Amino acid sequence: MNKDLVERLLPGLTHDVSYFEALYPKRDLDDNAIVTRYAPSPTGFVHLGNLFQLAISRKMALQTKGVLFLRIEDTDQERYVENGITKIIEAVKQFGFTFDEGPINEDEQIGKYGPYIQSMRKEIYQTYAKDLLLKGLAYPDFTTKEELDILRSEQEKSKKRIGYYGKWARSRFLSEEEIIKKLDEKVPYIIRLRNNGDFNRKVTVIDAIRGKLEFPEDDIDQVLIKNDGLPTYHFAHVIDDHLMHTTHVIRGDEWLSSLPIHLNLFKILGFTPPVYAHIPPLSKKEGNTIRKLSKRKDPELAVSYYHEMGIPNEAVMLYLTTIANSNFEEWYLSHEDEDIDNFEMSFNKVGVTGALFDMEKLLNISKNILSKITALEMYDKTLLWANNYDEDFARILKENKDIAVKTFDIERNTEKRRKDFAMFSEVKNNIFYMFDELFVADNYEWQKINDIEEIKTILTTYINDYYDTLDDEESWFNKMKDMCDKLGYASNMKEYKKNPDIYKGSVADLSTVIRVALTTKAKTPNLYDIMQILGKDKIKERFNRVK
RNA sequence: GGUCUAUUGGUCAAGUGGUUAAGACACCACCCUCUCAAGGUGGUAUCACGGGUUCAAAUCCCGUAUAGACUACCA
Repeated sequence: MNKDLVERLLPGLTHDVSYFEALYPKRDLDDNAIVTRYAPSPTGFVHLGNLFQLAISRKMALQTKGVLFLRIEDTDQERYVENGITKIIEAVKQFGFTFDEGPINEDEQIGKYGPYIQSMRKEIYQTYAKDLLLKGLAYPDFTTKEELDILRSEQEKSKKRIGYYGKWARSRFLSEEEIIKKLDEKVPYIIRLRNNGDFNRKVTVIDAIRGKLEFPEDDIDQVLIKNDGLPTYHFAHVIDDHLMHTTHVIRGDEWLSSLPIHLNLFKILGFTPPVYAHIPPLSKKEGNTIRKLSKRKDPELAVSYYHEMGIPNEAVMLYLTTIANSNFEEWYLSHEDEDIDNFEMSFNKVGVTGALFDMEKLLNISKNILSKITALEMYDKTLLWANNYDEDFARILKENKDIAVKTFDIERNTEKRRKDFAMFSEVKNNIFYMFDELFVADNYEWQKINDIEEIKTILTTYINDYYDTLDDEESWFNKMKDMCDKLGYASNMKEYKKNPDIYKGSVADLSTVIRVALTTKAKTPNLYDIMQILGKDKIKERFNRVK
């Protein structure tokens, strides 16, 4: 196409393609080093799927001494959210993700292959588009959206394949005079690719996750530059990942069907395409249908949900790694004390189907993680959570640190650790009775023995004749048994099971009375420990409150 | 409609032509036990369907069904 006309189409460009090629030289890395990217729109929203992708990307880059960079894809201005970039960086940081290059906040960026914000790269994209224009591989299109709608319905009616291609791509045939005329009339335009692909030919690609794939060649005259001068995703992706020397594009599999477009663009521009790895979406079962997790319907998709529920970030990461690599879980179980960075991740172990999000499993993982930390860490983390979501509980925790830590320590340092917390949000409900302020002498969960006179007899006898703060656990339990014998309960469980009828109940029933009197709950951690923490005065006081 | 991809227990899944079809979560039972949690032992349950190829098929091929993605001047 005529040079002056091209200048009119894309004015004000001072460099040519070779300038940018020289500006971004090949990276100085090992041959097998993986250079990959996280490329969100600046919506400020990070969801589980993003994290899933990020977990794989970060790991692969780390493992090969490669690079993970952040690139903001803001070519659609409607998606912009204020401070979106910072929000994304912060959200991702909570899960331990940082980037080697890219924006570090709204205004600053690090790295030699920038700018890493697409709207700041307008000139670059236009320069490449201009080059294509000059070579006759692109052309301006003045068609309006309404006209495109008409085109589409015509194609639908005559059962033709839908799209702007071949003879349907009318603007392809515009003469230079016609273009000049439109330009003089200030008709808005876009730049399209002049595609000579053949839909009947096949292209094959090797996807790192899915293996060999076959598609028809792309023959659509894709939009390269939109009316606002910014590129489409397709064009920006190809230019950016070429200039930033991305070796692996790891992205959601909704992009799979755009692969022929991208491959075609790489070919036309004379670039070497990267390796593609398309990861499956996270889905959810709703009734009998399975669907992709959606931002609108599923609160658990937003990473902020986990923060709010108090599910530790490590648990989320561990769960995601478990679904990312099918052999990870086995590895993890046999290398419990090892750093999970030592696990070798591979693309071909990433499932292709798309996992159903399994909250139960996540909570199980979380439970295990929380059982391994110390009581003090448990206290700190719970407090941190409460500071954000339950101020009242946070204050109580601070005022009763000693009790709280001791409570968290119950059966924690044994070889069979207690595993009863999966989320910080459930802590309060589980141990409220340890704090006077939260204890309410109401809703006693009496079990077998529920006669109030009998209950009072047991409590009085116990506190007057048996309880001694100085007892160790063994003598504490022996006394419990002694009391059983005195009051007509079975002190030996096996004995009791053989002849339940000759006793009023067993030592289990008797200790349940004490348990419920102290906590109102029928199910608690080790009763001896609870009593040691409460101390004699509180025990007495709570016994007295039983009515 | 077109293009592409997928389908192993309730869930995540191993599996690459010959296996009693691993393992984890969940569930059930029993054991341990002062309740619960944990732990131990055991258990229920899976190759979407129909044809082929082969001595032999979860595995290869072809159909069917179902699901998902894409089919924008969104990404």
